[in-house]
Amino acid sequence: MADGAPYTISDLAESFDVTARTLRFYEDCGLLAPERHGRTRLYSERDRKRLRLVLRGRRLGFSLEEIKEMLDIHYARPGEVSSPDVMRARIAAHRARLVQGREDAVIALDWLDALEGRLDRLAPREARRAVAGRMG
Amino acid sequence: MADGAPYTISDLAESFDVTARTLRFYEDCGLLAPERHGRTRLYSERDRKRLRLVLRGRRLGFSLEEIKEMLDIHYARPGEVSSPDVMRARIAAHRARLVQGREDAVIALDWLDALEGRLDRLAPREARRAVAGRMG
DNA sequence: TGTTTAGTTAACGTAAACGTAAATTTTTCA
DNA sequence: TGAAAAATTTACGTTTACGTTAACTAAACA
Repeated sequence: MADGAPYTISDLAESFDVTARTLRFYEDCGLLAPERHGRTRLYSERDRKRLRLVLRGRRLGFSLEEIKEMLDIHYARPGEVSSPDVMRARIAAHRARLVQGREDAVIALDWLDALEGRLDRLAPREARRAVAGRMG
Repeated sequence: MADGAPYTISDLAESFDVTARTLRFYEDCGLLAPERHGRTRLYSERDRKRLRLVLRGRRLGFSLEEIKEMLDIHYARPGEVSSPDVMRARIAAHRARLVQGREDAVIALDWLDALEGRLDRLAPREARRAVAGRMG
């Protein structure tokens, strides 16, 4: 009881727009660890949350290994906190990368704005809304 | 005249913390196109700027091909603006990705903060400043 | 009860982004 | 000018993150 609907591999794959292969691969990497009914994988809400974190990390440009590292810290039990100083250093590195990424993104967005503006001047947009009227 | 100091490949490699191989590879990809003095590559300020953009794109998680696409738009001459609608669509896609990345980064930073806080509670930091005194 | 329809493991394939080694100029500088 | 240092091309190797069969099993359904 109180399980909250387990997902099949294709359920999860579809809802996150990844392939089943990807989910199995993430399992090989230690990123996911779904239960099994016989051989068949059954994904819980917890697995969904982990997957969400994994995909976010991926979008942020972290490697799967880095993502695993972060998840390992995130899900570490009190007794399992080995070498916290190393972990703190890694967290600091991750943070630095994220901050750098945000700065880069701001600049890149401005750049894209300028780019689009230039495009508009060089090749003005069609007035799509005005097709029906005039000129007829 | 008015050239402004050309850089050798190792100059540029060192100042951007990449290898010479990387610069040659970027050239193969069409991302850079330095002049040649005989066979030797000579990088200008313009090349420096392009490289800066390339590396920023890389940090943002764009593929070299996507980066090339953006640079091609950026450096397109008026006459060369082919299919501006396609370009606008690509720019929109790039922008969407950057915006998504920023949102993810904000969440991830909060997450890292929480993670570090938890680490601090589970394994308090050493009081580094107090080494010299006491206990002696 | 046969046959689609998922799901599984195992294994090889691949694209991107370089690394690395070899063999060959080119440049520099004592 | 001649040897060491730096640059070049060519080409094969490597890692990451999956894609793609293949061969098999379990489940569901007409």
